[in-house]
Amino acid sequence: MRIVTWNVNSLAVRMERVTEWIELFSPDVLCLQETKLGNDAFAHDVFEELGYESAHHGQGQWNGVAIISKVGLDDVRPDFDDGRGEPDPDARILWATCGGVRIASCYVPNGRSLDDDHYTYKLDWLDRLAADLDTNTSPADDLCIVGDFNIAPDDRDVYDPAGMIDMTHTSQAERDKLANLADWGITDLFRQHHDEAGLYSWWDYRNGDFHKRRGMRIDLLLGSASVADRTHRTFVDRNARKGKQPSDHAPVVADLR
DNA sequence: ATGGTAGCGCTGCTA
Repeated sequence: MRIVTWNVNSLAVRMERVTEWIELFSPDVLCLQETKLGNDAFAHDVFEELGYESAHHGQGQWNGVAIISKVGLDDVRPDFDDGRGEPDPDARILWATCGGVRIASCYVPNGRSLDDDHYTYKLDWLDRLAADLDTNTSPADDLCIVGDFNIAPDDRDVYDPAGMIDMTHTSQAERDKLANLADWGITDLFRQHHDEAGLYSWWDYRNGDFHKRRGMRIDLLLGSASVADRTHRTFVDRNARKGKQPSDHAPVVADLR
C-alpha cells in the first residue's frame, strides 16, 4: 500500500501534473494540501475516471486539503474533534479510513514569525491535532498522519540551520510539539530509512533554491508502530519539482507491506 | 544583493 503526501500549491494550476503523477506512481492513497479550492470546484470526477474516490475540505483562495484513495474512503471527517467545540477557522485537516488505515491530510499553519499571532495559532493547532488523536484513536491503531507540517524536525532537514535559529519551521517549541506526537506513538516514517542531511521536500521558488539544493524537509508521514513496521521504503520524488509550473513541494512516498 | 517567485485576484497578502 502506497501512501503519499503532496502540497500542490493550487490544485487548479497543478491538476494536469497531479493526474500525470498518479498514472506514473499509482498511489493507493494520495493526500493533498493547499488545494486553494472551494468544495464546489474540486473535480471528484477526474479522479473517479482514474479509479479513485476522493474527499475534499476546502475554503477557496487559501488552504484546502484532500484525500484521494483507490483502497476505500470511509468515515470521512473534516476539521478537529477534540472536545473544544469550536471549528478551525481554516480548512487544514481531513480524516478518512483507507485500506484499514486511519489517515489525516494536514496543512499545519506556517507560523510566519515567532512574534506573530499565526505562530501561536500554529502551536495551538498542533495541540488540537494531538487532542484529536487522543480522543478518537489509539497508538495501537493503524494510523498515518501526513501532510505539510511546516516544521523541519531537526537540523539535517534545513539547508542553513545556523541562519534559521529562532525562526518558524525550526524553533524548539514547534519541534517539541512534533516530539510530543512521537511520544504519543506516531513517528517520522522517512527517517526509518534515511539518516542523511539534505533530503528536502520543499524549496523556495525564489533565487533558484531548488537548483542550489537549498530547501527543507517539512512534508512528513507520521505512522503508528504497526504502520512503521509495515513501511519498507520511503522516498521524495524530486522530479516532481522540475519542469514547467511545479509546486514548490515534492511528493513524499511511503510504501507499506 | 535586505532582493527574489508563485498564486490569488485585483491590492496586497500569503507562502
